[in-house]
Amino acid sequence: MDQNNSILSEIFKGISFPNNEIDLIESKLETINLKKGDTLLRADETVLYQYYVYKGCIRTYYIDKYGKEHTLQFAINDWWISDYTAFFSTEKAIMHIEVLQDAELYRISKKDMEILFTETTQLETFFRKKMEKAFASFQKRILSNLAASAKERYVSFRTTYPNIEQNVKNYHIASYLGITTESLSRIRKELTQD
Amino acid sequence: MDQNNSILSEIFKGISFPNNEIDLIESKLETINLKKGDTLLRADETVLYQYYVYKGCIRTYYIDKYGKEHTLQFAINDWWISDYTAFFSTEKAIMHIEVLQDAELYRISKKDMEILFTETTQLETFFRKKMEKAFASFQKRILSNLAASAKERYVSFRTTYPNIEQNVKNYHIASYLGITTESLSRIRKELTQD
DNA sequence: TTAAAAAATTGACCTATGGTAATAAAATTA
DNA sequence: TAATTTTATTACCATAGGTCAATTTTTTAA
Repeated sequence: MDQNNSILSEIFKGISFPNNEIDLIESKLETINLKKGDTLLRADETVLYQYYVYKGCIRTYYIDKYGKEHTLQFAINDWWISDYTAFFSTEKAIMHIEVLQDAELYRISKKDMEILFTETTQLETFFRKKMEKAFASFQKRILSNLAASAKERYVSFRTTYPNIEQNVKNYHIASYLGITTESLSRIRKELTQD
Repeated sequence: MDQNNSILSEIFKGISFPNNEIDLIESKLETINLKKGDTLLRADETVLYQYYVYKGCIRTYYIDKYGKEHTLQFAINDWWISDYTAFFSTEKAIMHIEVLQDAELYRISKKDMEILFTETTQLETFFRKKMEKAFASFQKRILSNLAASAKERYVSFRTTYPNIEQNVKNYHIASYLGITTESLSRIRKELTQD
């Protein structure tokens, strides 16, 4: 198939694959359609896939010993998502993955990724660079949690992810920022008063 | 050179390189010896290298707008360290890197890494996997900051990194945990009373 | 389009951790 | 080993953000 007509040109933007590889890669990608509220993964499950978000909004969250939810990541169009700690190891999932807005995803299995990596170095480079970017954004998140107040983190979240805020509930954002929904509400009030 | 006598067998444990590659890789690694208190990198500098810690103890920290330090990572034997956000991009460093115990390091430049990646896929795979592990540990750190109390985080730090605690000051640990040195002191007192 | 459910806001009060300052202990260095 | 500097501890008070409970607003579904 011609790559120009293929989802590959969206997912792996910037890479042009030899024709013989395109069909192989496409054969490893599986489409999934999910509805708002659906669960993609639960803690304790085995994590076989990572997911490319073509449409919709997804979040990964952790449930602590008190039953409290903590949002690790949101994903919208053109993001990859999974419980990577489990996906990269042989551990079971610790995260839950939930659909916040009707979603169209492509999934690829760990096994197939390894096969593809041996076929085409470009793909391994692509995912290595994705990982570097994700690592960098986690680093910024850690520093922001250490150095910034709740209010500052919220303002920064809004400017960094304006497209996410529209898709999610305030209590999702609060659980991402590490504060309660009541605190977020007070912060929002202060901000409108400024 | 025979890989068995080479630092390569330590740094890239588990990979056996073809003989013709060993000299090439070694030619890209540079030894650096530093004293306690030395600075390896300052914010605003260009980050050309990543560093393999063969001996000693290193930390990366961020200085916020109030002048307060926040430790992002410690590194001891067999860890790689850099300001990765800058190293992987074209941005200037936001981190400082400081030597906490006399250190023997090997550094490799970004440019040389790219050259080596085109020579040998094994190296790219090695660094991709390193990055996956580092990403996973940052994920755990974020969740721990969201879900655990200062006391829990300290206890967890001690059990996860028993070899680091010996090498660093309490205020380094406090700034890693996101608390003041006074709070850490109170927590330590409580723990001895238990 | 209305009823029911879910989400957000607000107020009163509470708690974990921060700030300051003084002292003690430990580590350097002379 | 004595002197000096650095680090850690402690006490007292301050505050950001949490908890609980009531209410309002928004969303969803009948």
